[in-house]
Order: sequence, then C-alpha cells, then structure tokens
Amino acid sequence: MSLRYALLGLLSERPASGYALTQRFEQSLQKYAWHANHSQIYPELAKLAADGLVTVVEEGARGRRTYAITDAGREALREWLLTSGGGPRRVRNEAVLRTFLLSTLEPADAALLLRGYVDRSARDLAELQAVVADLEASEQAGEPQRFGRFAAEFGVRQYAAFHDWAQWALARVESATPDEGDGQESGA
Amino acid sequence: MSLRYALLGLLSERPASGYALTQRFEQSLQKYAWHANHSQIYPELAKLAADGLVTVVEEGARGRRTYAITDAGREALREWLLTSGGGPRRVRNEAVLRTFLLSTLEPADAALLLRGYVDRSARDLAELQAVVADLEASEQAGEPQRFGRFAAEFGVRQYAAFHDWAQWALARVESATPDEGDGQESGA
DNA sequence: GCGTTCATGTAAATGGTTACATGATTCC
DNA sequence: GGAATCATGTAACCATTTACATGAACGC
Repeated sequence: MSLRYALLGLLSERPASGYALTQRFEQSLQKYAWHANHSQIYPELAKLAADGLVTVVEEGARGRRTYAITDAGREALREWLLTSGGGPRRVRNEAVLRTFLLSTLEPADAALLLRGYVDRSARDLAELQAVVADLEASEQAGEPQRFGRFAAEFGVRQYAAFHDWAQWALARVESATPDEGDGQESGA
Repeated sequence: MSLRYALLGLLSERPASGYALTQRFEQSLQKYAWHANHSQIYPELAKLAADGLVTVVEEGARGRRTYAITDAGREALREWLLTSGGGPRRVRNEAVLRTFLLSTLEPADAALLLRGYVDRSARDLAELQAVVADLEASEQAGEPQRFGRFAAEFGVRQYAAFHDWAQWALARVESATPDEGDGQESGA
C-alpha cells in the first residue's frame, strides 16, 4: 500500500507523468525512504486512476499522460497518514542488517568494512547537506517550500548518526586489535 | 537473499531451532534491521540445509530440529559481508515515508502526528537503552559479548536522532500555527 | 483432561525485481 | 539517418504476508 501513498504524495505537490514520477523517486525518495521502479509505478498509476484518486489531465507527445491528484485522492492520503500510523513497524534495511552481522567477523575484517562505512556516510551526508542548503536558500528567497524540507532534515540527521556510529564502532574494533598483527596482544 | 544471511548470522552465534530463531527475530532484529516471520524462516532453513550451509545437529521433542552453521555457512556469510556491500541501497521504511508526506498535511494535523512521534520515539529509545545497559553490564562482568552490542548502539543512535528530529519538526510546525485557532493569525 | 505454549509446516495472494519489448521524438 | 532520451508497458520470477492447519508436550 505504501507505494500508492508515495505516489499520491508526490502528485499532491504537482501533476506529473509516470516517467517524471520515476525520476523523482530516483532522486529523492529512493535514497532514504522508499524505493520503486517504473515497472511498479505505471500499473499503480493505472489502478489509482481506476479508483478515482488521480486523473489524467493532459496527454502529450509519445503517449505521455500527466496525472493529477483528485479531491478523493487528497482525502485518501490524509486519512492514511492520520489513522494508520500505529501498526507494527516493518523495517527492512540491508545496511542495518550488515551492521548487526558485523560482529560475526574477525576484527580486522570488521575494521575494513567500518572504514568503508565511515567514508561512504561522510559522502552521503555532504550530498544531502547540499540539498538542504538549496532548500534553505529558496526558502529565504520567499518560496512556499511545502515539500521535502522535513524529509531532507531527517535524512541529514540519520546519516550523521550513522557516520558517528561507524566511527565509534571502528574505534572499538581497533582498540581490540591494537596494531593488526603487531604482537602487542593484550589478552584478557 | 538478506533473510538467508540474517539466519546464518544468528546461527553463527549459537545453534537454534526455527522456533527459537523466529523469537530472536521478534525480539531484536525485527525492531530496527530486518523483519521476518516463521512462514518464511522454516522454508529458508530447509534451503540452507539443502545447500550445506547449515545442518541439523539435534532432533528434540515435538519434532524440534536444532540447526547449526557449517564451515561452508560461515564462509558464505563472511563472503557476503565483505564483497557485496557496495550495491545500490534499497531502503523501504514506511515511517520515513510518512515523514516525507507530512508536509502535505495541514499544520494542525502535522503537529498531531509529530507529537505522537515524539512520544513514541522517547519510549522506544528508553527501551533500547535498557537493552544496552544490560549488554554493558554483562560485558563488564567479563562475558565475551560478540553479538548485538554494535547493533544495539546503532539503534539507540537512530532513535535518538529520530526523536530530536521530531522535536525540531514539531517546533517548526507550531511556530507556523502559533495557537491553533486562537484568532491571533499572523497572515503574511 | 484442558488450556497454553512449543513446534513445524503449506497455500494463496500480494508486493517487488528483472528482463523483455516497443516506439516516438529530439538532437546532431 | 542514427544515437540518445523520452515514454510506456508486460511477463516471469522471487520475496513476503496472511491465513490455514496440525499436533506434541507441559503445567495445572
């Protein structure tokens, strides 16, 4: 069901074609919230239209159809957001699973992975911070900025927390293997 | 594929039955890393056994089978952790999606939801911090503590970041609707 | 003996990924 | 005219959820 509401959310910002929605998934939602590809998006748009939650407002070149959210669609989105939040949270995050499994590795292997995490999260964080800076600038310039600011801030804080964690974990692993085979083994 | 490695990881700690593994998913992994239920776990254990990555080491009462990881299983887990980390990250987190969609709501509705998030994340955080305290205590007591410490710390930091974000977002929303229908409307 | 928990499975349906498929338009 | 991009779709497969199903052991 989530895909359906992700699409309604994007369309509530402004009308778009399936192609454009696919790109917006790739550029924003995909990174920290929800992944979807075009082969899932097109059929779902057709279903949403059949249910009257969106309508085709324009047919352009190459068979392009621009969809817009309807009043019923807005109401369905609001309803979902307000009523169905308390259920069991189903997280599925491979990066976090890897985190969990890290301690099954030899310390040297774990350190290798953690160094990669530190680097990668630093880059991800910088990327997102640039996005936030852009949003902030256009906000200062007086644009209404309804969408994306909350989510971007959320992403920044998550990445920052991940980065800090990876450094903490790396320090811990390194203190367990002082010098990687130096002989200085402080057993017990 | 992730489920497979989650199971190998749990079994690398110690042998267990499908029933016990299901419970361990419910108590730990499920909360912040990976969700799975028994109807998925049992068939996957059978496949792992067929592939020689685990073996049945004991058959107990009520048809209970205790599985243990094999050397091939350990190697497969290590291989997966070390080689396949760089692919595209596929995140799917409904809580985060809701975050993203929050700005489609009226400020009053958004504030309502955010207050719920603040409360809930405070409770989740406290719960996890208790787990960490337990782990820390048994660590001090000299137990080897291979598993779970990294992941628990990770969870604590994620929840803390979420909690802080929710408070930040709530403050922002509340400053946009000063007094919720008091008449003091400071329109543009 | 009766209820609860332990313990394992399977089947149908849904959700999601990968691969295949097609063709129009635009830019060069 | 040829390559890249725009634009949409479908089919087969795999992963996951929900519901159904069964029975042994344990505590009372």
